[in-house]
Order: sequence, then structure tokens, then C-alpha cells
Amino acid sequence: MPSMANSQNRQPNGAVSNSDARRQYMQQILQHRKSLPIAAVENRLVEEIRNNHTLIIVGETGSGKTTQLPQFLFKAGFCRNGKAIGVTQPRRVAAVTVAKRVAEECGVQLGQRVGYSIRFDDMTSGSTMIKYMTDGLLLREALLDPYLSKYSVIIVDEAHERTIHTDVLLGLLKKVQKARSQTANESLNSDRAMTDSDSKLEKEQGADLVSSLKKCQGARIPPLRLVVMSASLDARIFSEYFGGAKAVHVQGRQFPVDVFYTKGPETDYVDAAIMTIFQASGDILVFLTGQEEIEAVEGLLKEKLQHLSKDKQNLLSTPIFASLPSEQQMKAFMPAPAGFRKVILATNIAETSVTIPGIKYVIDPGVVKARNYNPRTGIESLNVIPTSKAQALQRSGRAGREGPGKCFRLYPEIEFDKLADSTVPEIKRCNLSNVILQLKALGVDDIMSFDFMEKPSRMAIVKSLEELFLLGALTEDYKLSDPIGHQMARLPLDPIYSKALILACQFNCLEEMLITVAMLSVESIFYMPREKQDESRAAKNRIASLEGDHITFINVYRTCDDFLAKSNAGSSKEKTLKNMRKWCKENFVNGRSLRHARDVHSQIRGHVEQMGLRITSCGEDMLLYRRCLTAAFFMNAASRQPDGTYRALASGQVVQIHPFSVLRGTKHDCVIFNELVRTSQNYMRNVTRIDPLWLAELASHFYAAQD
DNA sequence: GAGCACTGC
Repeated sequence: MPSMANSQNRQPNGAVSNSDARRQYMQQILQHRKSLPIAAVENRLVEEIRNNHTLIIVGETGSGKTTQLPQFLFKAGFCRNGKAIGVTQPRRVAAVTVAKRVAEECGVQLGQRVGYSIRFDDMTSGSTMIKYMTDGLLLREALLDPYLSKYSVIIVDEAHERTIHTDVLLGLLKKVQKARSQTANESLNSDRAMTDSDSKLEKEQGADLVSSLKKCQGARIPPLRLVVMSASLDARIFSEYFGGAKAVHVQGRQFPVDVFYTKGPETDYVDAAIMTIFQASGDILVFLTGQEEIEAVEGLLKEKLQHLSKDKQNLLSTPIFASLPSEQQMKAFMPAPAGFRKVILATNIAETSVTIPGIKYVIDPGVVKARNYNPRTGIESLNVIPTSKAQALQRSGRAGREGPGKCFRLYPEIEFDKLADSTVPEIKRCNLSNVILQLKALGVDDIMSFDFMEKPSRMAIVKSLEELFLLGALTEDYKLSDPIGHQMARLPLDPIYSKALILACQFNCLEEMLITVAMLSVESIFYMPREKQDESRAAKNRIASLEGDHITFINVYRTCDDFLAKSNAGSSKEKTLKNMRKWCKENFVNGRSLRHARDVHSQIRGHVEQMGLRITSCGEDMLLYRRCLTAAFFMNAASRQPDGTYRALASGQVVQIHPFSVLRGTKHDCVIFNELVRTSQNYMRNVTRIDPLWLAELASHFYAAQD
């Protein structure tokens, strides 16, 4: 996409009037829109969507589908009934940037006809007709409006990524679609928008389809059109899922990327990557598995450069990974100084989440660190595994954004053929408690027979149902409990954190627990660069609580709050942000994470207040607070064995305190933790010491059989 | 001396 800065405020030499400049600019935009591959099939797409309930669009990168299709549909009158076009994205940034772009193309103010809505940031109004949003947000909307009645069309973009939200959303949309065509028919077929396909669909459906959705009595909602957009070549799975829905292919526009393979297998891909870096001649993007590996390669590169002649030292390496503070991430986006070439050492973040300009070469070792979840043990693991074919293609595509590029895959071509076509959908790799709670709140009682695109294992479903039951969210017959289950479903948190809040109200420490769940809901709070390990560790120890990580989080949150209150009473928002950045830097706290935690905190506080829970503080009585933690996280308790190891009480597994925990190296009889992660060993993350007697007292239903 | 890929409500 050519960069077209908004020229509205730029008076070109004063020679052209403002309105002329604007006209010229709009003309330029129109030309650009017409040149997109999708423009050639506008009429056909509009017709297909008019005639089909569901349409699958396979659009390659650069086809313009995300920005153009909603505009086509708006123009074709899909909003005439006052209903909006919703477009979902897996990522926040995408929703925001695309909405901004489309508002500009339409010549309207963002938040008017075109807007976006993501968590913490709603840029929509009553007049918004094209609404971009995250898929998770639309799922939340469904809790309040089960028919999604304000939309005439929903476009699910990037469906090939198969995030857990996309998968659940597709299942839900299928249901909503059927239900809505039924209500449309119930209204005496008076809706002229009814088409043959609507009545065909109505005949196919069972009588009880609507019964699981809350009935919207007397309302006449027109049928819902659904468009599933995917970049994967395989449209079949989507088409089959939607009863043989029609699929349309739209060409993309990318520069060619030559792909090279190694002759034989590489024993050491880090070594091979470094060799390849020195053979390429432009800006390079190297995909590595994690922070540790990136830092190792950085070190090796520096070492190697020192042994080269001066004229060959013009290489600048920059790391980028998610937990890197944003100021340092920015360095990857800056052009290298004249005469230098840039090597970006990146994790998966550079696959889809960020696009680094100027990349001509991609080095792909063919591995990725991926999360896996074992429902039996409740342990998450991070393993280095081969990428999928789709992932390899995505990576190589990063070299062809601005011109022809090259991709070096550090494995032989026959290995590529052996790779899985696509990555295992997230829904098969994670804990389902949250998803199940939401489905239950949407009226889906029988999870086992819910029409998932890809069904999670029976074990995973059963385990999560069990967990929700133990938390009191479900009754004995696995129905959503009242009020606890309903309250928990309303909170945008892991169910166990929602439960902790409800309990904290009874323990009079809701203020502390609000901070806790906010801090637990965000990415790592402490930042520990390898080269400043001692300094960062000292900073952490200054603020740490001997009781454990939970109280340490409260300390961090409150200390920063106090600092802000003292240093900028009454000053501007920018000043506050600046002060916060300063405080974070001095204390080796990740500013992005802490800001995020403050956002979560205020959002959740709002929800909790709305539920009528009283926010009280336990003051200095942290014993009370730890008892409350015990009551909430009783399933995650571990006790120390005579041999010094810890054993998780629920599963009996040997576990250890995570090296990042403030309790690392301490010896307490009993602890609670938030999650189990398996890397080189089974680690408990976020740990607090408790009295073992509290377990029997506060979670007798779980520990009844124990002495 | 150990060790957290990436999203999202």
C-alpha cells in the first residue's frame, strides 16, 4: 500500500487552495482503491453476498479485502436497514489501523460512519456503520446481545489464524445465523429482504435451534450475512463447516520472494543463521525462538564482527520480542545508519503482529516456540517445534513487502514437504474454562455437542467443566450457577480470577485483589535484560515481599501510584505518562505491562461496582489477604516434601518455584501458585506462601479427604 | 545458575 499521508493540513506551497488539495487527495485515494486486485471483482462479491448466507473469501496478502469489502457492502446498501457491518480482527492494532485507513478513504471522521472498538478504546458512535473490532470483543458483545442484532453482515477476517476467539465466534455465528433466519420467517415472511437461501436454511434447521439462545420476543431481525476471509489456500474446511458455503478466490499483490533451502540438515541452526547473515547483502529478518536465543545470537554476532576487517563491520543487529519494552522495540523500525545494514533478530512477533519496513532477506530456521497444554495435568509447556507450511510461507512473505526478496530456509527442501499444512488451532492447545463459561452464559448448555469447527478433546472439556464446578460457577448438573456463575461470566478475566474477586469481597480485601488480578492478567511486569541482570534483580528485591509474588505485585502497583500522586498532582496526562516511564525505567518494571494493568484495573473495578460488590481494603492485614488467596487458588497448592521438592496437591506432580519468583530459593511448607509451566522442569509461576491448615479450613470440599 | 513464543476480553 503506497503511503499517503493525510494532506488535508498541508498547503502545498500555498499554490493550491485547501479544497483543491483535498479533492486531489481524494482522487489519489480513489485511484489507489481502483488499482487493488479486489476492485476488479467488486460486483461479483456483492452479488455473491446478496445471494448466499455465507461466503468464504480466500484473499492473498495485498488483495485489499480488509479495507475494501466493507465499503463495497456499504455502497451496495447492506446498511440501509440501519444495521451495521462488523469486521473482526484477531489483533487490536489491525482493527485500529484498518479503521483509520477506511475512514480516510471514505472521507469521514473516525468514529462516525467508520469506527473501531477494542478493549479500553471505543471509537464508535450511533452512526457507525462499518465497525472494525477484535474477535474477542464481538464475543463479549454477544453476551449482551445474543442475536448480534445490530449487524446485517459480519466479516470474520484472518480466519486462517484460528485463534480461540475466531473458532468460538464462528460456532456462535453459525447458530445466530440460523436463529435469525428463523425470527425473520416468524415475522410472517413480511421481510422483503428474504431470499431463497433464507427459506432453504429455515427448512434445514431443527425446531430447538433458537431455544438455546435467549429469545428476543417480537423483534424482527433480518438474516445475518457472514463472510469468512482467510489467507490460507485451503478454503475447504471453512466451506465444509458452513454447509458447503461458496468460496471465492481473490488475487493478491506481493513481490516475488526466492526461496532457498540448505543441501542437508543443519545440526546447529543458530550457527547456520549467523553464517547466512554474513552472506546476505541487505536488511535481514531472522526468526528465532525466544529472548534467550536472541540475546545469544546478538552476543555471537558482536564477537564475530570484531574479528572482521573494518569495512565488513557495517552490520547493526536489533532484537525484537514481545516482552521487550516498547522504546527498545522501536529501534527495530528505524532505518540503519548510512552504509550499515540491519539485522533484526525476532521471535514470532514479526510474523504477523509487526511489520518491519525495508526487509529484503528472511532467514528461517524452521522452528518456533509454541505453547501446549496438557488437560490431564493442567501443565502448560513451551516447546520448540517445527513450523507449519503456512507459517513458513508467512515468514518468507515478509521479504516481499516492498520489493523482490529472498528467503533462506535453514533446512532441506524435502523437510518442507513433511511439515504440517497449518498450525494446530489454538482451541486444541489451551485451557477451555473461559470459553466454556462464556458459552454457558450464551445459553449453550451442552458443550459436548456444540458445533465446534474443530472439537477440543473430551478430556479438555471435562477438565474445564470440573474446574468451573469446583469454582462454584456451575451447579451439580453443570448449569451456570446464580449469581456466582453469571457474575463470573460477566468479568473479562480468567474464571479463577473472577472467583477470587467475588471471594475477596467476603474477605474484605477486594481492593487488594483487584490490583492482584489486574497484575496477574498482564504480561511480565519485571524486565530483566541479560546485560543488567544484577541491577534489575536488586531493583526487584527492593520492592519484593517476603510473602510472595502476589503481595510484591501489589507493592509495585501501589508504589508507582504513590510516586505518580506525589510527583504530578494536577499536571497533564502526558506528564503523568512521562513520570511513569521514568519510574518504570528506574525500577526495571515494564511500563507497557504496568499501564495495561492499570487499564485492566479500572475496567474491572467498573464491572465489580456495577455488580454491587463493596470495595474494601484489608489495610495492613496481609494475613487476611493470603487467606483469601488460599480460598481462591486452593486448586493450585503445593507442599514441600521431606526431600525438599514441592508436590502439587491436586495432581501429585513434582514442581518447583519458578526462577522469576521472589520466593525462589526459600523453603516454605506450603504455597499457592497461579500456573504451572513446563520448560526444562515443572515450574510454579506467581507463588505465595500460605499456612497448610488454611486449605482444609477454606477449601474443605476439595481437601476433605486429607488430614 | 536457573528462565516466559504470540495474541485477546
